Amino acid sequence: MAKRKIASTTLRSAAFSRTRADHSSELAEDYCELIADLIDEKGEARGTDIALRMGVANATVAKTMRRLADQGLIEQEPYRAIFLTAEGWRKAENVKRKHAVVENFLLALGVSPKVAEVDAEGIEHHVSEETLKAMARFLVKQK
Amino acid sequence: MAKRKIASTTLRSAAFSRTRADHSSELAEDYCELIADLIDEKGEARGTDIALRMGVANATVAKTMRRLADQGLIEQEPYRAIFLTAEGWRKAENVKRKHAVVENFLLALGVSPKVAEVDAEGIEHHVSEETLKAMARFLVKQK
DNA sequence: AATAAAGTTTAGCATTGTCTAAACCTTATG
DNA sequence: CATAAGGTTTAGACAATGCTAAACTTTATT
Repeated sequence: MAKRKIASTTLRSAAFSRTRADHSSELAEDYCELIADLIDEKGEARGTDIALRMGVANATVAKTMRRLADQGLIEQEPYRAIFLTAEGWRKAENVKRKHAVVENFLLALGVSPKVAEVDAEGIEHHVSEETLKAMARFLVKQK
Repeated sequence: MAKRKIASTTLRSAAFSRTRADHSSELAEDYCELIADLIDEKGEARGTDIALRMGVANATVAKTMRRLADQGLIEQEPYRAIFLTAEGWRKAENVKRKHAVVENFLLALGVSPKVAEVDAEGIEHHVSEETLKAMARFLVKQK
């Protein structure tokens, strides 16, 4: 009994820790995803466009870009557009893949398009590969 | 065309905003949930126990408790255990309900118990009522 | 009851993410 | 090509979340 208690407590605490750790990379993922979208659409990602779509002030974008550059996710020259490094692209692709699976899955489940998009945005950062696979499996079966 | 672009941008930005807004209440939800569990298990929630299960230092708990008290979610006397207000219980119940649905849903989907628990912890804060209903519907159908 | 152990709070610091306002570059216009 | 407009960066502030170390209170032990 004591053993089970410890195990479950540890697991619980691990889950919370993961939640916290997720937050640090969650924003980075969102930004990379968005920058990738902008580059696909317009060939480059300007600070203003990022700010507009993130719903955030320009200055916030500038500061965040500094951090992303430190983390090796983006490259930028002063007063120039922002580009992703290989690592940044990897992160962007990864989260877009997750996003797509989650969103399609929610749609298949009968959730309305608008809610599916918003919920997918929130959920995409918290889904393990295992859960993602289970969702993909469901999608294939339903087809 | 311009119109559709605006609409989708707005939706996107709304999704990101919600993600950000969620973070402020997410921790509060986790703490309320945990305090409720501790009260159920032991009759009261001590700071140390909260710190242990959250995987966080005592001082962090103290500071967070101050904020939760300011938000009217908990009640505490100095050097005494922590209790939930009606509002705190409401929040705890709400998130536990979500947690249960999400976890059971993941299990029904074929996700392993351990991963289902961890993922549910991450996802529970980002699921709309609509998605929750869709999950519940699925569970009932599967039964 | 005195002291040790355990738990709680406070103080002080770091980081992240946000803002506004001001300064600074770049680009476009006249 | 000078200047206005627009985009970018910097400075400075603030709130949230975390930490360690020190001070303080309560509880347990002898």
